[in-house]
Amino acid sequence: MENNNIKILLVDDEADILEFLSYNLKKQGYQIFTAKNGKQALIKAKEIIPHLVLLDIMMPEIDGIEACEQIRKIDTLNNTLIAFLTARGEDYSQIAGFEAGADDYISKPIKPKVLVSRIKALLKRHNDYKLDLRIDNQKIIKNGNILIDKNNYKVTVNNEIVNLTKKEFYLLLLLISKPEKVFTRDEIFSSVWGENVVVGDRTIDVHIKKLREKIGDEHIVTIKGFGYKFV
Amino acid sequence: MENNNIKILLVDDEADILEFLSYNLKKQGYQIFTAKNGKQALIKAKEIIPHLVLLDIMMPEIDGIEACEQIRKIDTLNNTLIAFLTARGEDYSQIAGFEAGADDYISKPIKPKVLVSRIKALLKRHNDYKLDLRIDNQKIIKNGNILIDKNNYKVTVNNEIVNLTKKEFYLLLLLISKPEKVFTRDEIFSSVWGENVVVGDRTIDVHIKKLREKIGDEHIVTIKGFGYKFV
DNA sequence: TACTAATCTTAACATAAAATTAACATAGAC
DNA sequence: GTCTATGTTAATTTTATGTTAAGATTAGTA
Repeated sequence: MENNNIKILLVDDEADILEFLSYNLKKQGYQIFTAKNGKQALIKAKEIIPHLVLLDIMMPEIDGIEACEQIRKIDTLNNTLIAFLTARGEDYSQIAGFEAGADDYISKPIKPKVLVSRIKALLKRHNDYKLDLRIDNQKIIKNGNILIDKNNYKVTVNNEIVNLTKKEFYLLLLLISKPEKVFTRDEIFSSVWGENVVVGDRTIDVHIKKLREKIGDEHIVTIKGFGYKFV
Repeated sequence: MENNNIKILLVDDEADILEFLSYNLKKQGYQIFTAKNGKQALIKAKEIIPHLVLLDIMMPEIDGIEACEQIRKIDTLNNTLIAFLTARGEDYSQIAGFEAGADDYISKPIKPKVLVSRIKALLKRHNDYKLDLRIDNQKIIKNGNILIDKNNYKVTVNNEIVNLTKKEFYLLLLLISKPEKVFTRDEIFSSVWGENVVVGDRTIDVHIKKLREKIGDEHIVTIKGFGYKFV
């Protein structure tokens, strides 16, 4: 997934910290927005619907914890991740606002490398979750002559190992997760490619073709005008 | 994982607290070890390789924070969890503690039930793919023409001694611990390098290359897009 | 403590595999 | 039959991994 489709909202009352974070994250290709207090943060968050909000705890007026709680109440921001920035010396009782609905905390002084890797990990976790790599704890899926081992990313057809590429693997995983359900192209895109990836029209078809070659034509049926299903 | 395979090292300078914690945790079936200061803690930790270290912050000589930092430097203890015990009012140190690489903090006064549930939650994170140097105390591992002697980091391939560096050694140990299992880069990082270490993208590849040179290309297979496995 | 050697990490670049695109073909709905 | 959605293919771009050597770090030793 390209970073430049990822929106991050930075909230801190100190301009130089905003500057510092902005600089390091823009370098990674993220789209950066800023707010200098909780109130502003709420307004901006509603407007831009960021993927991630980095929230300083200590701020005048509405503090980080409260801002977090408010953000959690807005349902267009359901999918937004929230991470706190905390400084050494701040009372932990505030940070305990982890329970306010934050997904991570990052402590100052912030090292750019650590920051970036934490953010990547956060976003990745979020994405994997959607792909149901983590929630669905069924690690081995069997359907007819097809067997998928999620632990090893291994697919077997009639007991013969078939090597699938990443996209093929996730595509198959999606279709097989609900046999007989017709998945629209949009659903496939958002699940396998992610919400904010734009690829051409024929991309899915090409992958479907490769998948059919590898696992057998009969399993993937085209419902013209609607999508594909696994049988 | 059965509780009686779990080793916990308790570190506190007050004997009665050690006693109290010991009693409650032994009741849960954990294997309990104790140390009464930071120095002793380090020695014992190296020796027993506990799953979890419960560390008091305030201690004479080496304090909890420092002990934590030192433990984090020992690579056999990469997968050891560290939790701080803190008295109310010592809030500042909790922040510092997280920075030092702690996984949790538990504040005094300690209620047995809370303690136990926190510990259970912590240990849950300990995924089973992780290399567990503690449970698998088999000192010599053999797989095909490869023989590993955990005592001295020495590996024999076709009866010829091969010297591996520590990183190479742990990497091999991880991969060989589950032949045919595909280990993702994330899994490798968190197991060999530890959660709190950030290294660049190419680091794993370099180590894989060196390992392949030393033990033979055929044993480590790249599954592009997913990870590596040992065969 | 400072020196030395070993190990680890980084960064730049190379390569192979995978993903995407674009041009064109085909089949089914109307 | 025409139109549109999908199929097919090969060329192209992008990405993940491989490789190398230099620089940084660490551990061992004087």
